[in-house]
Amino acid sequence: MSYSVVMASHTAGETRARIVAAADRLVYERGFEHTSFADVAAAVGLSRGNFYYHFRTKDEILDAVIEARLAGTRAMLAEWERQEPTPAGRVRRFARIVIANGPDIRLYGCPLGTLTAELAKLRHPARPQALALFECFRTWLREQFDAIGVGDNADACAMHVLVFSQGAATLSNAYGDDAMVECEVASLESWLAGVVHESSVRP
Amino acid sequence: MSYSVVMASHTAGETRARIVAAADRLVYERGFEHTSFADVAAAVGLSRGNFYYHFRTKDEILDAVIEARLAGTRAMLAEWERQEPTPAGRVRRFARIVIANGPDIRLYGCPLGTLTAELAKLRHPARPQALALFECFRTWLREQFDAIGVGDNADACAMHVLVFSQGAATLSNAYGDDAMVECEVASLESWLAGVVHESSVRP
DNA sequence: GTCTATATCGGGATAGAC
DNA sequence: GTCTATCCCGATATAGAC
Repeated sequence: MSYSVVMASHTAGETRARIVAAADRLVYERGFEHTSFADVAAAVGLSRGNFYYHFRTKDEILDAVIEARLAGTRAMLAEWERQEPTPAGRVRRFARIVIANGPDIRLYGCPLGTLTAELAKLRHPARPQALALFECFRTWLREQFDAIGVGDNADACAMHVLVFSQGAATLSNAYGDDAMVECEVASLESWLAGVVHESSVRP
Repeated sequence: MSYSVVMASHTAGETRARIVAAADRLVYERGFEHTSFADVAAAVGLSRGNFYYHFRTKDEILDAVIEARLAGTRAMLAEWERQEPTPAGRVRRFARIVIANGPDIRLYGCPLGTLTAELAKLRHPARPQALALFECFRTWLREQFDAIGVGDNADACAMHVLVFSQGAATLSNAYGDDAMVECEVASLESWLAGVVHESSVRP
């Protein structure tokens, strides 16, 4: 019931959002364990003491980061559906992330794959939530392959595309080799063209 | 010039080897940063103080672990060459690691891929040495594709197999799904059969 | 809501006795 | 070569003033 809230330079929600955005980036660049409270606080321009007003534990930040990534992913996929009319075009759009986000991926790998791998080694309780992020892409890809008309193979096709993207990101990160990534994307696109063709010629 | 050395219950070299073996396993299971001196010392049954007699810094242990993995990898590849007479058979053997080492990979991912990804995020000085481990596989695969007779595509084929293996390992680790892994291995094997066939029908 | 100060803990690394 | 004891630092987390 306090009117002064609207006059504050930053509301709690705004500060929280800035913290999550900074933590998201730092967790991506340095990994979850290697990111400290001090790092995040410094990135937002906050003292460590005040930090605990917004997040009590490190795991709480991780939960918030994963939730933010989920929301961001859903928004991105919805945007792609708007921009790409055909299901094959949407799958291609996904396959090309590894090119579009090339600079980041070369330095830090895939945000999803590297987080999942780290949480697995830590046997961290938030693993299921990171997996939900994977599921978000898998389900969306499966829907596209359903629309293409691959029948029972929709999920296998979706997983195949995910395997490609994770492998390409890992090797892009290891070697920093643009040419290889483009070669692999081309290979997946020709596979996709074959899948689309096979589906369209069926009765 | 001391004769007593040969009478010691453990020589320095033996103890060192046991430390490296324990560190190798722990780095794989928990990640490099999450593995402490105390963890390794406890695994070998050594006090932390004595530990520093063998390794002065954590990075020295990492170097030793990577070197041990290099030696192990070379021995494994040589063994495969002995057991598999054809180059295609050798590539298949590589592709099936993700099945043969299924239990470990589901829990901890690919030892090579996860280490490389972690060192990239840490911007660790040992990154080039981890990359040499990747190169070891890449070169060996390229030699097999050269023998198959794919001409200028040998390196691209080698990278394609590496991309597959890294992607399959990442998703095996994320989902713990055996069926998906076998499906992906089958997909790569049919790709490989196509490559072999195309090469053999050329003049 | 933001700050400073502080408690507490774990890990890397060293010194020196045996 | 192995041990115990210790130093030092960074990180999580808390208390309490403003």
